[in-house]
Order: sequence, then C-alpha cells, then structure tokens
Amino acid sequence: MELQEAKQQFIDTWGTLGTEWGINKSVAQVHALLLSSNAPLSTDEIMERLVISRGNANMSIRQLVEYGIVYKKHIAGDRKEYFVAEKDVLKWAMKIAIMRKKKELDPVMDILKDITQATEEDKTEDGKAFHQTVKDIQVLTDQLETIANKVFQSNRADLLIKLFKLIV
Amino acid sequence: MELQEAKQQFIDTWGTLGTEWGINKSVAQVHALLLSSNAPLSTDEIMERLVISRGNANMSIRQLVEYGIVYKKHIAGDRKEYFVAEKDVLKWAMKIAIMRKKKELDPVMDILKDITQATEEDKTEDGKAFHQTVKDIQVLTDQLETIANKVFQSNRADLLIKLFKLIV
DNA sequence: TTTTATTTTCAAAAATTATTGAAAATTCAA
DNA sequence: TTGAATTTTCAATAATTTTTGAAAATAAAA
Repeated sequence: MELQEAKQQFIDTWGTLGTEWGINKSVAQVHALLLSSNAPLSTDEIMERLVISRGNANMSIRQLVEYGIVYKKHIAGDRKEYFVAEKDVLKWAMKIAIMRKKKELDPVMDILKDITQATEEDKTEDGKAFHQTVKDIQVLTDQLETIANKVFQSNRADLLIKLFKLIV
Repeated sequence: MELQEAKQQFIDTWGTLGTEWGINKSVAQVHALLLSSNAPLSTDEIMERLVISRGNANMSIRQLVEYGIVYKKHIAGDRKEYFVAEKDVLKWAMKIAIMRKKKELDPVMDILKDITQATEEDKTEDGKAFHQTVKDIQVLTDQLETIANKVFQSNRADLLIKLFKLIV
C-alpha cells in the first residue's frame, strides 16, 4: 500500500466513523488529514487535498480548534494561517469525550434527575415503575460519570487503563 | 409535573440524545416510550402515542427487537403483537454498546491494523510519523477493547463499576 | 491611505436521511 | 378455502443536515 493510499484510507475511514457517531464528515476528515500530516497545513491545502469548499474547510477547522484538538501555527514570512493536529491520542480523545459529555450528556443527566425527583411521590403502579426505570438509568449514568470524571481529571489515563486491564 | 408530562419529557429527551449520537429519533423515542410503559404496547398504540406512521413504527420496533432490547409479547385472545422493553438498564445499555461496537468500531479497528502493518516498512520521515500516529490510535483502541470485552463478558458489570470507583 | 491577501459569513443549493402511506404480503379464524 | 385483521415493504415525499461559493469583513503590505 502506497503511503498516500494509506493516508487516504485513514481519512475516509475516519469520515465514515464520524458520520456514524454524529460528527460531521468534513470535520472528521479534516481532523484525519491533519493527524496524518507531519507538516502544518493551510486552509488552501486542506481544501485541495479533501476537495471541499473554502467555507466548509474554514468551518471544519474552526470547530476542531474550538475543541482544542487542532492548533493554529504561524509560519514566519507567510501570511496564511497553518494548522496542526494534537498528536497525543489520549489527549485529543479525552478532549472529544469531555466536550461531547458536557454538551450532550450532561443536559440529559440533569433532566433525568428532574424526572426522578418529580415522580418521587407518584403512588400509582405505573408511576412507581416509571420512576424506578428513570432512577435506574440515572444511577448508572451517575456511576459512569464518576468514573469518567476521575479518568478525565487524571493526567495518567494510560496508567488507569493498564490498571483496569490488570485487575479485571 | 404530571406523570404523562414526565414521560413525554423523557421520550423527547431520549429522541434528541439518540439523534446526536447517530441513532434514529423514532427508534430512540419508541424505546423511551416502551421503557416508560409498564404494560406491553401494540404498534397502533405506539403510532398513536408518538404520532408516527405505521411504516415508521414498524421499522423502529423491528430494529429494537433486532438489537435485543425490546421483546415481542403475545397477549392471549388478541391477534395483535405487543412489545415490551428490557427494563434492566445494565442489560440493554450493554447490548446497545456491544451492537454498535461490532457494527461500527470493529471494522475501523481492522482497517487501522491494516494501515499500521502496511506502513510498517516506510522509511520516509512522513511515513514513519503517520505509522506512529495510526499505531498509537490502534494501541489505545485495542486496550479499550480489552476492557470493553471483559466488561461485556461479565455478568456483574455493576460490580466492576463499583470496584473501579473504589480503586481509582 | 490604498491595495491585496486572507478569512469569515451565510443564503441558496445539494445531498442525505427520515417518514409517510398505501399496496402487497402474511397470518389466522371462520 | 375465504375473508378479515395485521404486518411488511418501499417508492415517493418531507425534513434535516451539509456543502457551496461569492460577497463582506478583516488583516497585512505597499
């Protein structure tokens, strides 16, 4: 397999995976392209390489920079902005996880808590069953959150992984 | 908050969350409706309650049954099919996780392995860096997979969660 | 300042995904 | 069998999401 071919496959695969998990295909592909490139790339280079419009490239890059998994890089004597991806997997994977948790999971957990409380007093069979169902979900997500927070706060997620592999 | 209101909010929230994570809104809502209902529901009841078409209801239910998180329930003297949701959170959450891992993550992991191998011999600076990047991702996902498999295989995921909370 | 390069914005178009609903297929009781 | 009830299918339509591309805004050089 040619190096270029391998990179292209990586970019395509990443794009598909992103789509399946609710991440925009272009965003995922720009991320993959930057991950696969040693050198910083300009918007023009990204557009050309992925065959996407300037608007799309600009929006996608901006989102990745906002996520904190792609950095701007100034190159002396060049007016263009260049971009590089964070190469430490554990670092960027955790940033994505934290961002999605905060944006999509936390609000749901708040609502689950509300519903659990609001149905606390219900005396009907149906009401009690529903309360229990929501409470079960809420308790499980709370437990998972505790674990997630501990892992996120730690700078040694790699060690935690090894530890967990060891003891289980 | 009325019980009906609470249920509706649960259904809406679940639908939104599903959408954000690449699960069809109707599928997620049917799941939430069945989770929130003690009694088994027929396709007609689901259609009526969620205001969706027969086709949509049928497809959504089928998918949930395929996932193994909703069961068919025969009611004596009634020709209609009824459906109930698996109420054990840990059980259905794990089934969803296992299903999505198999369908969406495993193929990607296979491709990452291919790319890692195919770029093993590359002697260029760029090739070596790309190889390392992909390999890092691959090693991390492999570690996470090991953990996931252990949790999935265990029937006491709840205990594992408690254990992990304890030691970390 | 003026000019030129670069980035950003966003309405319009395209692509994708979800949903409908009626016809076809199936199932079951009479 | 026949016929009614129920389920399934799927082409057509609707809704949503993504992408484009050109104009506006911004930034840097002349």
